[in-house]
Amino acid sequence: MAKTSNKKELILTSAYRVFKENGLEDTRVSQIVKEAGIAQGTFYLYYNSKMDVLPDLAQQIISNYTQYLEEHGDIEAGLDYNLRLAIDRIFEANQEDRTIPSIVYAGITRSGDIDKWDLIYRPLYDLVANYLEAAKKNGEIGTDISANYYSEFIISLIESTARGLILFQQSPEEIEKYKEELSSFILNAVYWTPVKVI
Amino acid sequence: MAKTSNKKELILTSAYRVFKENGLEDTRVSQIVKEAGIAQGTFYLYYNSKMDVLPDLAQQIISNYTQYLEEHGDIEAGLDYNLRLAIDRIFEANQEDRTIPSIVYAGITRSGDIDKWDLIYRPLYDLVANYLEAAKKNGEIGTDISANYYSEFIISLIESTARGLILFQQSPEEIEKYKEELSSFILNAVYWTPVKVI
Amino acid sequence: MAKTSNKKELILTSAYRVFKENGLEDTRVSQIVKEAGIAQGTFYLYYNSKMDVLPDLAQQIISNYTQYLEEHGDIEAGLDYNLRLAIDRIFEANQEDRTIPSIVYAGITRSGDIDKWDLIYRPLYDLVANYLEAAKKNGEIGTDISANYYSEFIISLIESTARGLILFQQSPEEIEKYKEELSSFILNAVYWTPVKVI
Amino acid sequence: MAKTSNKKELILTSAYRVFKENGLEDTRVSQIVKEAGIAQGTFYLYYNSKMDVLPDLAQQIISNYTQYLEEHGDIEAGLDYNLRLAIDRIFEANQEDRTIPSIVYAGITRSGDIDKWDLIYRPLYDLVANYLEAAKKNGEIGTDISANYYSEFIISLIESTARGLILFQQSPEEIEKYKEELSSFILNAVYWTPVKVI
DNA sequence: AATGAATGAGGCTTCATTCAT
DNA sequence: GATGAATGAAGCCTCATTCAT
Repeated sequence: MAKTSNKKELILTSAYRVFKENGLEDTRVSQIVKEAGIAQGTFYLYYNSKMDVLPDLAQQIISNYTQYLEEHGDIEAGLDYNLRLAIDRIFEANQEDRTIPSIVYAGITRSGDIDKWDLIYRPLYDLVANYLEAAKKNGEIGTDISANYYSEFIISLIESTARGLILFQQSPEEIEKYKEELSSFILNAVYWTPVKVI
Repeated sequence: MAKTSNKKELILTSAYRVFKENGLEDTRVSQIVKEAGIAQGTFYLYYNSKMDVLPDLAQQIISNYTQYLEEHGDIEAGLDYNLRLAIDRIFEANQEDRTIPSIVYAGITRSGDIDKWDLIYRPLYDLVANYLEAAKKNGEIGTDISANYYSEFIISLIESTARGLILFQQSPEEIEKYKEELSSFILNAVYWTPVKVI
Repeated sequence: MAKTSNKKELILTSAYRVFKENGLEDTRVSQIVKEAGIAQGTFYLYYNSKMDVLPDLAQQIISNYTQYLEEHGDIEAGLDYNLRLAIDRIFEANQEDRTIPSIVYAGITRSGDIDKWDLIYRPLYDLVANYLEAAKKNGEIGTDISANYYSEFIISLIESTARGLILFQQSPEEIEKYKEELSSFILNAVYWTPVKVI
Repeated sequence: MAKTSNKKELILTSAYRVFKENGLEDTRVSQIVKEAGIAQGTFYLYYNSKMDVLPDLAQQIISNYTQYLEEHGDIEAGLDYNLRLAIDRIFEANQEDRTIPSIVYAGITRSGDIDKWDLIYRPLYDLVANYLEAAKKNGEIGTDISANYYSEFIISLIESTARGLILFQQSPEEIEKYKEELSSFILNAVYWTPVKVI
């Protein structure tokens, strides 16, 4: 028991695969259900349209970032390390699945209630804000920066840059360069100075 | 002179209005031509699909930014002034027309050739890069920052923040606060210090 | 005793309500069962389709007429009195529930076997025929009229006139006028003359 | 020119045929367009649904009655003659096309505006009312009957009786008997007496 | 170049019906 | 008998696109 109807799970997994394969516009509900191995009508028991699953997918994607950073981040390792971790992860995810920006973008835009977005991004924002607070205490960064606002800026910037690189189809070398510059841009923004290891 | 087929102009104007009204997905070619007062078939003389007009609209939107900054910006007035000008303008435009992010996003994403994006954004990037270079010379900002990369980051960040505020439907006060923080974030990122007026 | 499956009762009551609310075409089995508070599958234990309940509803409706006339009619009171009773009742019912004509119409049309109609209407026809026979004996009406045929005509006429008034959405005054004229039309048809009270 | 788009005509003709063949419920738009030899989408240029064509068909049917009576009726021939003509015609039409009652019934019920019904039936009502007025002048019938109300009753009665006979699937003999009785019922209702031929 | 009636492919969605529990 | 999640057939209807005028 507690199966809690795994149909929704199936739909989500399948939808993600199909969206990734065909893009948002060219995805058909019929493909999603075929991949999921369920009946066409079953889809509509859980979602009203293919676009209706996007918020759920967006949540998964962003949650993955958060989860990754929670697992691999190390507050002791310094802000630059953790920032680089975030950049690498987000760039990598976008590289691997070029439809991520569209899913997240559309998922949020279409999500009727605004709270949904907050719900999706809040954990990630909080995580980054925590890093910033720790760095403040640590003396790594300026104490007058606003962790809440800056965490949003940082995430936004990483995401939009990652998206841009995909659109531009930059070379691996160029991507590496962007990472460097982006990292420095953000660290500058928070007055970062290398933590002194005594 | 340059009648340049005012039909295309009509389509563009009409499409913008309809997209703004109904959103990208729910816009129909039939609505665009109705608003434009032209025949259904005429549309296809100029564009292949409704999405095909998005790059042109995106170009208009971004060009407006550039144009505005060229007209109102003042390289003598210091980077902070010009930055604030850009922030104000972009925020305002997004506030007034909440469909701008989608148009630009989709316009660029769907634009077959990547060069199109560069074509659209290059003048704006260059403009900001010029400000940065001037500020470097001016001693306002650090000389080791890369104007080319940073200009992209700056524009991206302003745009994505503006979009976020719309989705969140923030209050005017909150928006003002965001502008302040965003401005400081960016100025920090370039090591900005107030220019000394002697 | 005779619990006779109160589920069927529930379905009938619910179906009537939903038909009345949404009309025959726009009624869904899912709505009926929801209103009835029973499971979707339960419906099919008693009826094969939503249309399948119509004959039962029609029977209820027509039975109500018969029952009312049996209770309130008075064979001593003269044909005109009882006729007026029938007109009032049928008009009133149609006024109150504008979907009656459709239910009866469709209920009968779709009722596979023709005998069903007879089954539904026979008691009412017989009742009216009895009135006519009594009036014949009474000298109220001509003796050469055929009670069987005329009773059908009378009921048909009252029902179709009632329906027409609903479609036309006549005013209460106009409805009253119709009743008068209809009454006189029918009484004429049977050569009615006021019964002489000595 | 002045083709005035014969597509609508095609749809109407085809729809009638298909409705007659399959009944209202079991008719598919796809069948109508196939019979009409037009594209599926073309149908929706003229009607919103299959039910949407019913008012137009109802109008045709009722107009046919009127037209027939105008052509074959003879005001000089006495009310009984013309009444019988109407009965014969309406019975015959219903016999030949058993879907007529449903078309007319549904066509009128669904016709959004009430005026439509009046528009459809008015000419027929007026025609019968004219017969009644002529008969009044002629001394054939009572002068105190209301031509307007009675004409509606007469048409209603003929139509509903014709419909009933179809549902009952009466034998030709029985139908003939009904005609006789119906005719006498109506003539009684108007106090008809044979016109004296001197 | 402009028109707009006509096209028709095909995705969407419903909803009656089933059946394992 | 009762349940209701799941089914999937199939009709609806849109809407981009065409093409004769």
